[in-house]
Amino acid sequence: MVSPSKREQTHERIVDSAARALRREGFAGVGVAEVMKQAGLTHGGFYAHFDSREALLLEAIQHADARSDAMFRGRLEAALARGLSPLQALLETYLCEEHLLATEHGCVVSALGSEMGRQKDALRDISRQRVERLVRRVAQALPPDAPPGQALAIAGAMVGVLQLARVHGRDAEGLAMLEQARNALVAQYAADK
Amino acid sequence: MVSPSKREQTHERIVDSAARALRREGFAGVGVAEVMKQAGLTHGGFYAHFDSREALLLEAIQHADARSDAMFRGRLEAALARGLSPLQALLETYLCEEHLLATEHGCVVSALGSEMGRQKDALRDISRQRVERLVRRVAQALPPDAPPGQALAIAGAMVGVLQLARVHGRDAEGLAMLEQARNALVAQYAADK
Amino acid sequence: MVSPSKREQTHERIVDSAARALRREGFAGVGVAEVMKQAGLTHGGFYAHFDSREALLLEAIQHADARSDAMFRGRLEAALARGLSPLQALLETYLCEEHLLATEHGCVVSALGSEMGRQKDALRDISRQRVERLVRRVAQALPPDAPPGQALAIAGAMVGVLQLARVHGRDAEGLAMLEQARNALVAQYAADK
Amino acid sequence: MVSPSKREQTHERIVDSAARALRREGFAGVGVAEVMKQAGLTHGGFYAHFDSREALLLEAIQHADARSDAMFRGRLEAALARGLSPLQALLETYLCEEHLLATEHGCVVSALGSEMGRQKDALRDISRQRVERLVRRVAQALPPDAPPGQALAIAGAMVGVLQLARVHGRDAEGLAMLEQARNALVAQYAADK
DNA sequence: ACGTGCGGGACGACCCGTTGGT
DNA sequence: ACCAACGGGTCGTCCCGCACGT
Repeated sequence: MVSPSKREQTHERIVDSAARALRREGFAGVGVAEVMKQAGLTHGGFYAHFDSREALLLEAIQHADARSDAMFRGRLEAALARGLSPLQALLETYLCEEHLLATEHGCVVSALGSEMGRQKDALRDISRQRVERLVRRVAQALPPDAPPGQALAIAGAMVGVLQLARVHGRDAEGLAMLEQARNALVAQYAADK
Repeated sequence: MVSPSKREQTHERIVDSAARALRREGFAGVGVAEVMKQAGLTHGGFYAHFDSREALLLEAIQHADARSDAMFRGRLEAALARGLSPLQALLETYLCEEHLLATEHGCVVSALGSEMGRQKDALRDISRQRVERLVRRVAQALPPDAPPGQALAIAGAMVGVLQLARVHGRDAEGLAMLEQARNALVAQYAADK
Repeated sequence: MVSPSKREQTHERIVDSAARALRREGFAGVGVAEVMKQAGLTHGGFYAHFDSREALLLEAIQHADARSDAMFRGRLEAALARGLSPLQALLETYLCEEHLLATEHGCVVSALGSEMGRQKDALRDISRQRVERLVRRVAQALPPDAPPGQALAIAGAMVGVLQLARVHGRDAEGLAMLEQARNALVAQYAADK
Repeated sequence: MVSPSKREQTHERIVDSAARALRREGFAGVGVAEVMKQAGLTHGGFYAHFDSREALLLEAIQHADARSDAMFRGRLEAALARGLSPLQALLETYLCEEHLLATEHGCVVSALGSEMGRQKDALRDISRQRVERLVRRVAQALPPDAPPGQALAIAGAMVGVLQLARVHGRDAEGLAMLEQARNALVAQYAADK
């Protein structure tokens, strides 16, 4: 891999800053000035890197998804190495304490689910792709003969449980809820084989 | 019930307008001016009814939840009258075409799930209560001996599946996804008795 | 005439402020904040009066033209009362010291001539109408059998001479130039009858 | 003349680009970045050639005037060779279709007349000189015994008529107006000998 | 009382002229 | 001559308050 130019490094820093703000604050929370500040820059140079705020958001969503997906894949392999079934590994990796706490590094869909459907076309298209990827990951962890809506149902459960737990708080109570729901899902889906 | 004063009627109209905008556009989409306009008023008089925009949002969330809950209870009874099991009735009532399409009249949690955790204290407290009510409704449809996290898991699935389907679109494709996932959930949870 | 409402008075003040800034500074010199400041307001309330900066400019051009036209008509009648021919009265009224100095109260076309052709459609349409009115005023001062392009030629001369004199300065030198050119125009056009 | 260094060639390209943008878009339309782009460069190197944007504008005005003057001289000679009187040749050369259409290659004064008086000192000084040159050219086409303001009056008419026609449009209608006014001017000034 | 008319102040995205480091 | 970044400015939107009708 060639060493990235300074421009590319900066571009990456901005996108990364936006990707974190996006999951932490939602679409409306991503302001050009604040993102640049978090990247160690002033707002002046922004439009040398992006055509518009929306263009930044497009990249930020993809970046966030790529990053969190890579992280999940790593943890998934570790879980599988411990002897868990694919689905149990997925559920335990997704519905874990860290994911509850560090929204800004986690799954984009769980962080933006209810907002994605309201964005305009380009952002919705990207969002749709991120949802599809998530469902695909779940489908890969299911036996081939699983009923058609099973992957979507489980993906929905993962996203929804995480959101509901986050509403309750990033404290002990929220964590307890998360664990109970995770265990119930594991018992329901991963134990009957 | 005494006939409401004119002031109370107006108050109600404003809250109702806000409750719909809230689910249609999200927290950031509820603007004072637009809400008042939809209520047939000018935005000047807003602060005669509410201390702040946030106070409106608090009422709007409760109002929205009360309304959609009443609606769901009505439909649930109808479904039970058709002989469905409580859980199947709940799933079919919640994950239906109408709920996918008319976000502005549906469940607050499914419309705001990923945003609720980011609001400040007062709004989070209300949100938490709305989540608890949703989970309670699910628990009521479960057998008493269901495992502890079961209700939360199913509530999460309902919320999540609806969100994911909405991202995909309020068209035939999104509807098809919703139906498949609903059927999978029914098969998983409601058929094993 | 009914007494104008407070809103209308304010609206008028803003338009008048813009109309003066427009002729003093040109299209690019009309900033929303500055115009509001000159009208004794802050820029926050601007969009309660106008849909956009361009909407203000449209009104400002018409306002400026109406005002300066009224002024010219008054002076013209005074000049005619002194026994001058219509054309001579027009030339002396238009190409006078006051008009050289107080651009912000004078003819819009002379103040914006070279910029008008560059504006976008709505502003160009208004500008076109203001040009037509100016030419019509000149035509009214000409004998009915004047050649077709005569009015436009004289209107152009009036506008152009004023602009050239303004470039030279609002001092004695510019004024001297203005007078010489005016006399030449009077001798050429108004004396041969 | 020695062959210009590469640096001088680049300088020239920038100035030429600016000179065209200046007449096409006006003072406010000349942006450093766009000018450099049109010259095939990046905007970073601009300040190696000019102290400031204003310094560029100073050169651009002179450049534009020199270029258009050279062009007019050429066409004038051709017109004189066809037997026209000096003044008629001037009017027909200046008030022609090409000049109406291709503002960016034409007379600076007609393109910037109403803006010139608003620029700050250095730019106004240059503008003044360009106006003087234009008036001088007209004076050269007049008989020596012409009244003192005659040249300025005709120069003003030329500038003004062109501007008014441009406001009306670069279409058939604007062109027709231009021709009529030109003929009227020729009849008035150039036929009485 | 109840609502309106009118305005204030802050913040958003976006664009521009300008400057160091190479 | 370029690359990358800076800082200020503009238009437009939003939440909010004050004084007036009715």
